Amino acid sequence: MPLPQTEIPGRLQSHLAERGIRMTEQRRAILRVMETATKHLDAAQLLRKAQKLDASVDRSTVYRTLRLLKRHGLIDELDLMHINGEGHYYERKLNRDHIHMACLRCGKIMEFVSDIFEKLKGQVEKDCRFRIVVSRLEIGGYCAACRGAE
Amino acid sequence: MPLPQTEIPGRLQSHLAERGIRMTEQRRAILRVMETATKHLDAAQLLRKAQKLDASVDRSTVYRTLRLLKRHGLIDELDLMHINGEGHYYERKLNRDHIHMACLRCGKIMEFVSDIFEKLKGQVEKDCRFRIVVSRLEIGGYCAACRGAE
DNA sequence: TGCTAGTTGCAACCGAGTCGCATCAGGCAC
DNA sequence: GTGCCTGATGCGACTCGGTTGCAACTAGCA
Repeated sequence: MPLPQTEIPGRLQSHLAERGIRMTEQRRAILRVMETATKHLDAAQLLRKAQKLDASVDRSTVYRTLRLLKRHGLIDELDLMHINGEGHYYERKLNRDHIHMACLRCGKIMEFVSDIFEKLKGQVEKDCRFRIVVSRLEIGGYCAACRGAE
Repeated sequence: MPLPQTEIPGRLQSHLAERGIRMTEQRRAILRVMETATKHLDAAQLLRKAQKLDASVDRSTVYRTLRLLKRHGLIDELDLMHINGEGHYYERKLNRDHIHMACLRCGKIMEFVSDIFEKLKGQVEKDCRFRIVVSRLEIGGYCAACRGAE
């Protein structure tokens, strides 16, 4: 279950440009970090990495940019079963929703794409007459490696 | 999709008693509120309601009791898509997991039980060799009543 | 080149949740 | 019923993720 399959770099930027949203040096740095991330980042990690690209980036700009991206449905917000504190993690929204599994012992995060998940969402939309905008399935438990040990 | 089907009152209490956990006046008040709740409560609401039964209940006792119940797997922690702020909501864990749907327009929370959800969890356990302890599926979108209006 | 609306940094703030500590009380032994 | 000990409580101070008001700045269009 690899993390985000590599996407065209600058994809988030062009999404925002299409929507007529002003591009700034700071946003560029933050988006670049999101686009090249190989694991789920929280706001603090995102800030640190963005500051390496543009030292002027401020904490509040990171939060404001995350809110912007959320509003435009370009990122998903996760809490990964609160395996480390109360904060949130972010990832680019990709074409297909996936399940996040967090190992309660080693802390590893795994992802899983499933047709059954798609079917389940279809059932909710149909049976409940509910139009789904975002969905989040997070599972906590023990990964294959930790099952024996635990 | 009604909320928790009424359970034997005092069920949480007896669960804790079985595990040899000391019962106090304050815990009794908090458990009673949880058991009779007809909607999802956050810590602040839980505190207010518990204080009506026992005015001495303190904020930190509520949080400590919630942590206790979580540790014993007697309650689930939800964030209901952060429809109102960053806090968490709690509900008694029942026999079957259910999906939470939050309407982004009217704020209504709906619940849904599905065999497909059970099948999906089975698939995760089998295909990923992952032992599930807790799972949480939350969906944000528009309910039947708001779909037209939105 | 100038203008303006949108964006930023900063510092103060907010609210959920935690913690250390002195005090209190549940519930077991007798 | 009484005493005791350990675990639970209230309180206040604290942490930390996230937000906000405001003055200064700047993207990008005319």
